[in-house]
Amino acid sequence: MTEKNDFALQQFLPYMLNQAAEASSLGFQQAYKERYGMLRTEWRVLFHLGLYGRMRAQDIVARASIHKTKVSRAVQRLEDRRFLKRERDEEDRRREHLELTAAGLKAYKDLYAIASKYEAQLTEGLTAQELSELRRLLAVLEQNGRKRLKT
Amino acid sequence: MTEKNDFALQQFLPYMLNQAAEASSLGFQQAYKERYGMLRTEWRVLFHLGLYGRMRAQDIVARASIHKTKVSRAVQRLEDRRFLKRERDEEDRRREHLELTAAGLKAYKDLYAIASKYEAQLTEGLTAQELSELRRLLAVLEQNGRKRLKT
DNA sequence: CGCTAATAGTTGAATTTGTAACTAACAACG
DNA sequence: CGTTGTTAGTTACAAATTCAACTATTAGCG
Repeated sequence: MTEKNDFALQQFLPYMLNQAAEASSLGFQQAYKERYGMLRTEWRVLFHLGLYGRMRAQDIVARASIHKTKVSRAVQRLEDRRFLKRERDEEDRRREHLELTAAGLKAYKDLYAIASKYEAQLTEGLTAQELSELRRLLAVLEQNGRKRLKT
Repeated sequence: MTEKNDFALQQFLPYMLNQAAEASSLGFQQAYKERYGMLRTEWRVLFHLGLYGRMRAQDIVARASIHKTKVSRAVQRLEDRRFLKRERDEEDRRREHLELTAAGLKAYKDLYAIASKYEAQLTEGLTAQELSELRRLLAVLEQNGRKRLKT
């Protein structure tokens, strides 16, 4: 059955990336899930607001390439838990500005510290050079992936 | 709002990995989705059987770290489409052996060729050294992620 | 203005996934 | 053998995601 073995599943990058992404998210997922009952999109929105401050849903959509319905629902849930507040833009009433509340900022800082520590454990054994090389290569792949390749 | 900027979201590895994984899967996903109406777990199961031949669901679970309910459902769907057949193990009647049908093998070969070509496009601009380094680093991260780190 | 198109964000329904409980078959050990 | 535990795989139900359609508002342009 095994034919040309220049290609193995374990070497196929979309596969490897997914495995690595899934495995490396497990630990952090546990933190935001157990401590705050958050979903993946929710911590991401929280972090966007925590790191970059007040912005609109659309900004998050663009920056993170998350679909707008996911962002919409994440924002809703974060608002329900009083982690963020919305403010309608009076210049253009379609828009709304998002901002963390004190509670949201607190949660963000807590998770930030955890993420920081978690990242360190995750990369244990790798040198600074390896890490920056890794980040560079990942960015290239993401880039290449997004410019819609023909299959 | 932006505080210590030693940590940026775009540099957080679980985040980066996820972004890269998602982006780099887009093109291939389009292929298996449009051509065969498959889901992610389904092409994976198909590839496992195509590359390594007859095996049990449990083998796929172990090899790919996919949850058994996902495998169970993927196998069911692949069987419905006549891409694989099951055979009960008469030594131990709890087990069943999975094998691709001719149609399944054909689909596998087709997707294999696409994956191969797609991978090449995805990695355009990277040297062989960079690629093998990338693969090595991804494997390390996956390893580190799976040994349940404390958060 | 008044019509058509575009943008921001939401919602509902269908699909997919996750969790836990389940069935069936075998193993181990008294 | 018979009770208890384990393993393979499935299923039911809840939760999350996707996709398309929707509302509301603004923009463009005759």
